[in-house]
Formats: sequence, C-alpha cells, structure tokens
Amino acid sequence: MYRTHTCGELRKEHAGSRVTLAGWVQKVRTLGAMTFIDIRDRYGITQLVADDQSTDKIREQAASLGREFVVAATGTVRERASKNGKIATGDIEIALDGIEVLNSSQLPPFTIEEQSDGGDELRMRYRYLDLRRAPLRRAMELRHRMAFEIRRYLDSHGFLEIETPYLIKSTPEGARDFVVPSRMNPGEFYALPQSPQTFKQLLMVAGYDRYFQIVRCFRDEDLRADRQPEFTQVDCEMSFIDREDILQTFEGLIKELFRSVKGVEFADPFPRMSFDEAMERYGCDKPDIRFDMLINDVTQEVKGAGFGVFDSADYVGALCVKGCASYTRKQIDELTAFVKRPQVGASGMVYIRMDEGGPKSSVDKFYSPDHLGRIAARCGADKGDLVLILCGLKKKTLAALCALRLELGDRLGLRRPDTYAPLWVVDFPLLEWDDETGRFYAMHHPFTSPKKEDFHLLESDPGKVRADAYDFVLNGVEVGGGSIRIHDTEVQKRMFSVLGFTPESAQEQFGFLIDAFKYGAPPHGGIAFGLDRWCSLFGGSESIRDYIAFPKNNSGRDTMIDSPSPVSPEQLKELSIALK
RNA sequence: GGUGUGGUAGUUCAGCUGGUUAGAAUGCCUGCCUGUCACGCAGGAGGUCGCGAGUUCGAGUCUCGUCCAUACCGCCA
Repeated sequence: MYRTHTCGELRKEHAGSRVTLAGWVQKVRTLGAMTFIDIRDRYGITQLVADDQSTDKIREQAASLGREFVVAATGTVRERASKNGKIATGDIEIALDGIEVLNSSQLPPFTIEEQSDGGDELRMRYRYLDLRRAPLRRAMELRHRMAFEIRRYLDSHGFLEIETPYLIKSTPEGARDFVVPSRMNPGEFYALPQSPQTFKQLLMVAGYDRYFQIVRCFRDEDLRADRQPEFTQVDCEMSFIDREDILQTFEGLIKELFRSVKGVEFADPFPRMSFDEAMERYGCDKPDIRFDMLINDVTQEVKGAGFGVFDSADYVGALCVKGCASYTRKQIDELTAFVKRPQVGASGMVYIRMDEGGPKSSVDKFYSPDHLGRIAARCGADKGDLVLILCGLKKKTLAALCALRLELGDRLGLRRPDTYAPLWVVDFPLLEWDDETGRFYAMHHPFTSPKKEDFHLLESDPGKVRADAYDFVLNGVEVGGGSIRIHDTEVQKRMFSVLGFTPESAQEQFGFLIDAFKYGAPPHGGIAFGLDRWCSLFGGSESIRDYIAFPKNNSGRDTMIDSPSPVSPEQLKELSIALK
C-alpha cells in the first residue's frame, strides 16, 4: 500500500495518527535546520516537516528533493504552530519519519501552480503537466460532474444510452467530413460522423423511443476558441412527442444541471424568441439577453433629410446606449474603428448624443434637433443616452449591429460570466438560399420538419417556410439545437426535391433512411447539446479547450503528440493511396 | 483563403528615434537562515533576439519573404 490518506483529507482531528501520503513535490522551503515540503495530489496539498526532531538522514533527504519528484512520505500528523487558512489541510502538518522517492523528475518547463508562469503553447505541449494544475483539475471535475448529472437525469426519464458507429458514410451536405481510408475496400473511404443524426433516427424507427448518447463528433472545418475538430455532444432523440414535449423535457435537464452543478435555481420557464425577432432586435440567431440594448429599425425615420448615405441605404439600424452621452470623441472614434474593422465591415457610424442642451450628432448638417429627437425617441433614448447608427444592406448591417452591441456589452460590463440568461430560439427558417450555387440548403439538416402550417409553401415559396427547429442559447452562446424530424416519406421526398436532389441521388445518399422510414417511422424529434461549450459557460472560461483534456490547437494540431503526421509508404501502399 | 496581434534568458516580459558589453522578474545552482507557506538574505550560471534575404558604416529595432502561435472573418447541414 503506497498511502493511507490523500493529500487533501487530513484535519486537526487526525493529530497523533501515523500516516503515509503519496504525491508530487510542489515546493521545498528550507530554513536552516528546518525543511517544509508541500506535497500535492489530485485532492490537495499537505505540508511535511523535517526539523531537529527528525534524523539527519530525513533532513538531508528532505532538503534534496526537487520539484515534481514523486514521493511517499510517512510521519505523524500534528497540529501546526502557525496555521495556514488558505488550504484545507492548513491546520496540520506531517512530522516526517520516513520519505521514499518513488520517482525523480526533470525540472518542469513551467511552474505547476494555480497561476502558472507558462504560456499557452508551452503548456499545451506539456499538457500532462498542465493537467496537474488545480484550474485544469477543476475543469476536468466539472466536466465529469456535468456528464454524470446528464446521465442521471436522462436515465431517470427513461432514456437509453446507445452507442452508434464512428466509421460511417460521407455525405455532401453540411460540414466537411473527416475521411478514413478502408484497407479492405481499396479506393473507398469511411467518414467520421458530424453527428449521429441518421442513426438516432433509425433507433426511433427501431422503437427505442428515448435515446441519448454522450458522443464524439467530427467536423473538418477551421477552428475557433469555441470550435474543435472533435467535440462532444449530448445527443438525444424521442418518439411520439411534439416540440413542446422536447422543450419541456430538456428545459428540465438544463434546470437540473444548473441546480446540481452550479447551485442556480430557475423558477420560471425559459423565455422563447422567434428567429425573426432575434434577427430584427439582436442581429443574430443567438442573442445574449443578459442585457437589453435592442436594435431599432430607423430606416423610415432617417430618410428624406438629404443625407445621401442614409437616403440610399437598404436598412438603417440604431442602438440606444443608456447613460453614455458623455462618451468622449476618443471613445466614439474607438467604436467607429471597431465597426470599420474588416471583420465587422461597417463603412461608418453615426452617433446622436442626447445632451442636456438637446441632441448633438455627427450629422447635424442634415438633421434638425427635432428630427434627431424623433430618431432617438424611436430607439427609446432619453437625455443622457447615446444612439449609435449603422446602415447598409440589411443582413450585413444587422450583423454589424450585433457585433457592436456585444462590444458595448463588454465595455460596459453587462456580460458578467456569473449571470445566466437562458433562451429558446424557435421557428428557424427551413431553408437558406445560397447565391453561389443558386439553390436552397437546409438550414439545420434535410430531415428537419417544416411547421405544419407552412407545408403548403414548400414548393411555392420555400424561403418562407419555417422549420419546427429550436436552439438553446445561453449568454449568447449556442449550446444546443434540434428539431422535429420528417417521419412521412412523402414530405421527405418533397424536401429532397426542394433541395435539388433527384430521387436517384437522394436514394444513393440517404437510401438506408428512406427505406427504413417505409417500415413504420414514428413521429419523432430530438436535440443535441455541445458539452464542451456548456462546460465552458459553467466554468466561466471563454475557451472550450480548457475543458478538453487533450485539445487541438488553432491549426488542428496536437503539439504534444505531434499530430497529424505523415504515414509510412508501406501504410499508404496498404491503403492503395498515392500522394499528390 | 483573408485581416489583426505576437515570437528576445528555462519561463513571463521590457527593450524609446537603428548606435558601446541586450535588461527585469521569476525559475535554476551555491551558501546562510528553527515556523515557512509568493519564506527571507547574499552570490552565481543562463541569449542562434523564430528563420532567410535586403537597406545601412552599423539591425533585437526598418523593409520583404517565410515559419509558428493566437483572435476574428469566410467556413461550421
């Protein structure tokens, strides 16, 4: 037996008992004849002491330990003369009578402490050392707790966790697939799933009316702080349900997670917002409703004053920034520079300052104070407020206003990570027009059901058809999304036809699903949550990488194991693959 | 694919308008220190200024290219 206790559990009550701890040397402090050693494991830190009561050998050994040596330390627990309130074991220490070095360690390239001195890149290359640090350990514990509570809740609601294959079939719609060559079938490839979508629908056909899976998904697209090529979804599907059943069931799950993991109670039902309203008032389909500052359409109010930029604009939108009329020229210039960055793409910004003496704007030449007042009133602005106006093509301008709104929210401290504002966004469009290819694409996926009342528009006005689809948004982050699926073969055929599939091409790609649906598909629908993002929201960090034990970097590389990497000519030959 | 930012000691960074021997903190090593816990004190070692060209009497500093990292845009049914 290597140890009798962990490094986090000894208290005053243990004084007098003889114990053995095992762990890593965090820090050695020598004070002449006295040596203190902090020993660390997953559970905490405990102080070991060698002093004049100890043998010379123990004192010598204690002083010679290096950082991150693995040791087993035996001694007697005693109450400290000077206590440390900062750690759980701060009331006690271990008077050493034996110490065994189980393994020495090279000097680590960065400090293994709460606040490491190492940069991201270095810590990523030595991820196993970074994972020794308390913040990473807490992140892994949080993730475990989340997954555990999800399983507990779904199990108690009759859901079965069923695994689906990772080696599946490539489909042209959606994200790029990761592709795996098949040695036994030369020239043919598996694809890794972007989600288990079709399989969970087949499980519904098979009668497993409540399915879930905490499952890895793969998408070969460029990365972001909140996007990894492999990520984890909580994937769920139910039969004999309508949208309301899904929203209720999973609102319950979300509330249960908030309660058990964060200790946050939500008494009221979560608010719901239509996609159209989200776009019009927040400029995006995942509004951060922790703060208001809605977008106002002022296109009509600004026309006809002879200001060409507005007169010729497709759309003019404005934000009312409460209490910010005192913004200096410099602050407004900064915001103008922000919206003019190519990432945001506005060509300029007009402001109206609601000063005590009346409205002041950057377009006073064209607008009377009265007119400015009317525009400001349209945005709900009072004295002391600042109105910021952008214009251009509607879609681009709304996106820019959304970016500006979030930037202002950050600057004004309105986006506190410890405040949670959940939201269901519902009634997404079924289809999205793509100018480049000149056809409609499914906004969600081709199995999403149109809303019943919009069925009749499917051929006549496809762009107007709303889907029975919904997203769960938390603090402006899309955490989950799903839909009621098409279970009727005829509707599915119409859908494929609108998407430009011939019956043959649909059969070729989704034949297995179409065939299955001929054998009694129940009405069904589902939802999937991004576990990584959810963890990052609960943990309060911007980056999902902090909640993944071994993540990829910005270029999709794992710098620790150095992948991806070339394979040998023999491997390639076996796979019938020639490069270039 | 695009835009921005960064790359200098083991690590995190500073380094002005191009000018003598490239600095700080921390870590590391040595010595001292009996209540430390960000221990303290004294001393020491430690540099391919990412890489390659160019401008210049002279480049960490300016220019171009390139690589790497990072945030965002495109992309992500």
